[in-house]
Amino acid sequence: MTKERRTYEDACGMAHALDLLGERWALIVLRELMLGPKRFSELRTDIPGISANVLTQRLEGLEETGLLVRRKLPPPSNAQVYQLTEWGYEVEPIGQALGRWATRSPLHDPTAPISAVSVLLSFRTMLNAARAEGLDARIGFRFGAYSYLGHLTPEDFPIARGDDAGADVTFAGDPRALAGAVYGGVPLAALEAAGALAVSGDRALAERFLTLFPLPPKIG
Amino acid sequence: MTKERRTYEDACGMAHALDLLGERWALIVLRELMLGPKRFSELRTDIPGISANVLTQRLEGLEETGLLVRRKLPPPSNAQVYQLTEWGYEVEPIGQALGRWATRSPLHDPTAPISAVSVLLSFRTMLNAARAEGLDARIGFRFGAYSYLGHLTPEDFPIARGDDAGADVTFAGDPRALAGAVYGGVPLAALEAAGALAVSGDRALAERFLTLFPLPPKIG
DNA sequence: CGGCATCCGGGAAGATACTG
DNA sequence: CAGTATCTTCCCGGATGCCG
Repeated sequence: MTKERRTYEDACGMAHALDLLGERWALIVLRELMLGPKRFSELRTDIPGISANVLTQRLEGLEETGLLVRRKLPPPSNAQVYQLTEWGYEVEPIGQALGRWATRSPLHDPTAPISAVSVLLSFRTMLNAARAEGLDARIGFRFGAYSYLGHLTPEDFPIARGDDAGADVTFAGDPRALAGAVYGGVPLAALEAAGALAVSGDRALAERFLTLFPLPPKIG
Repeated sequence: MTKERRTYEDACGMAHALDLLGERWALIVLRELMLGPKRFSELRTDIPGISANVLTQRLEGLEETGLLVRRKLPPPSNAQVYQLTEWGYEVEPIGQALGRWATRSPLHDPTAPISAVSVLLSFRTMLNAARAEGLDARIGFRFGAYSYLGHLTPEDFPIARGDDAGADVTFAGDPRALAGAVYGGVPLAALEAAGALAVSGDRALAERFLTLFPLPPKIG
């Protein structure tokens, strides 16, 4: 009955990390929970390509190893959500190292679909302290049903789910469009004209925001 | 004929990294090449558990994506070796992030088998600058047929294959024993008595060396 | 609808044997 | 020594269905 998982049986820390989160989709699931708990159906829609079957297995496995917990929200919502443990949140630097490295790949396709969480996490990863010199701003984001609020300083950019009321500037629309503006150099005006992105609040701040996240050079 | 690899089709950098090196054994293979080229049979014996079949596939895949190259050594050896590209070597920070994170796991078994390269890489990962204050030493290692020489300073600890002639101190024996001395607190004298490890050169330096690599605290 | 369990097909991984 | 060939096993992905 006890299904023994396949392990590397290697004392190397890296190998053990792969034992814990090397299965397909595991890191993607953790990524989607990195900015706050989500329910099963949210994970399904935010992770295109994963099957309900596999998502169930991953959530079970990640719960067993202590990377996340199921939590029952208080009434009236009563919904069950999956929430990272503190240790689970500490996976973020790994994702950042992976992301930093992989964006240098010539095979990387930045125009592929991207989730709201991915874009926001990429900001935390790529924030350039020098370019953000002197900044202290609240940045709001609205992607469909999700609202996020971030506190931007040169040193850090913590982001959490929450109302964007009180934000100095808010971006609303499609994560892909925001990624295009920040990383693809697509002019804000074009995205607004196309209805893919809406900006409200301090427009100069918005324009500056788009320049804060330089990508590392491609290899070659 | 063109075998299309299974991808996440996700613009997220982390997801693309998993496309490139998320397959089973891929990171382990890169790890074993991280301190210098190796031949097929060396990889097979240094990676217990991998089958020749899978090793061939991984080497092919990693070559296709530009992480390693096959190189023919000049006569008279004439042997073929696999060598990381510059981009391949840049995977090391990812392995370090994974290793640092996973050693905090309660499930991590530090007594499992460990390869020579893993132990040496762990030193680079865990080196504590404060504890190495003022050090500038050559550390030699001999594990079976492999010889490595490292240049230890508080800032860094580059290690490469090479003769340990000129080392201030040399450890020779079993990687597992060395790991036990550094991370398990096993007394050097006990390991020497058991014939698992031999130390030659500056003994005080050897004793100090063992204290330079503190492990992060376990979770809980 | 959310959260599974179940069944099935395809493909990757594992073990062993074999070849130049 | 450096792989290839073959066979089996297991995991992944998709579909369906159950049950609160």
